Amino acid sequence: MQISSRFTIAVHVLIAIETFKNDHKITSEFLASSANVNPTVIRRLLQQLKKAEIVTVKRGSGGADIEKSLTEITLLDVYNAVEPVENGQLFHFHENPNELCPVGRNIHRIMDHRLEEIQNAMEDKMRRITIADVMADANKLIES
Amino acid sequence: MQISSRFTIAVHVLIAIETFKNDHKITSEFLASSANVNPTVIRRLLQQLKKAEIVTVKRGSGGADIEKSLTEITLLDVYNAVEPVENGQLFHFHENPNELCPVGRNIHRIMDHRLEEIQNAMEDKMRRITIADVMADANKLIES
DNA sequence: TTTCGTTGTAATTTCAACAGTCACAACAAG
DNA sequence: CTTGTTGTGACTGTTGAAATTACAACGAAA
Repeated sequence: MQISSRFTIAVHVLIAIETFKNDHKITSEFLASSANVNPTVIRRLLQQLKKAEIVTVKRGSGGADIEKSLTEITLLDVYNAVEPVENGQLFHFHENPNELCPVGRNIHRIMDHRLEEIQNAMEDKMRRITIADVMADANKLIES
Repeated sequence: MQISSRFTIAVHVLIAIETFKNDHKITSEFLASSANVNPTVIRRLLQQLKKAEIVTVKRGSGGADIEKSLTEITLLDVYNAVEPVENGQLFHFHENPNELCPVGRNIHRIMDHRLEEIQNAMEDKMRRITIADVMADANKLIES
């Protein structure tokens, strides 16, 4: 089970907006062409990023833009914006373990904090990487 | 998108085997009752754990057992055993980004090492937690 | 105010993976 | 040879991702 491609597409989109903001009008069509996905997918994604106050989208005339400084947007912000995971839990737990069994009755108390630890390790790392960092790499690669 | 419940069920199963190994014959039926899932699900899971040399399963007479010391089984071992993720990649990438676009052409080079960093952070944490650690918590909770 | 390109969103479809279930041959041991 | 169990194929239901179609709402410029 993998984390959906919405996350990588979202980062792609942010990089593309930043890269082309002075040369192109940033429409869903344009972004869709860069990522090679359907424009509607991009529009929905932009809505999610907009709700998270990461981008602005102009209706009618069209065009998307990044709303805040790239150093203030972490990968975790993007991840949380586009991955609508239930309760924010990375791990799916089996429902209704047997309450009559000592293991089944306690399995949540046994495992929950461990799962949290693991998820936190991942989220901490994501919090430490900003779009500015990623953009710096992008600039180096695109120039050359 | 969440990581499938096979992982939490697998840990549940290992805890249950260890807890009841002296008092019950550990059949798929028995484990299924504790986790409250179908016995066939347990059997298939045990096959995956067996391939990873984490458990042994006796055919015919029946019964599952843990093959190695609990301190030598990490959560990462269990995770890798039961999560058949393609290439072991946690993040799903959108296929075929546009090669004619400077961003599309470079997006993998831009992001891959960041995604690896994040995945490594998670896996490192999983590697540091053993079934023995989890079992210690289980014993405390079950006794009381 | 009409036109035009775009966004926002609903509806539908396709597809893959998870998970549940049934069925039964293969097997081990008494 | 009987019994209980495993190993596995086959089928089903369900869920979510992603693609696609369609169109009303909208903004700006002609």
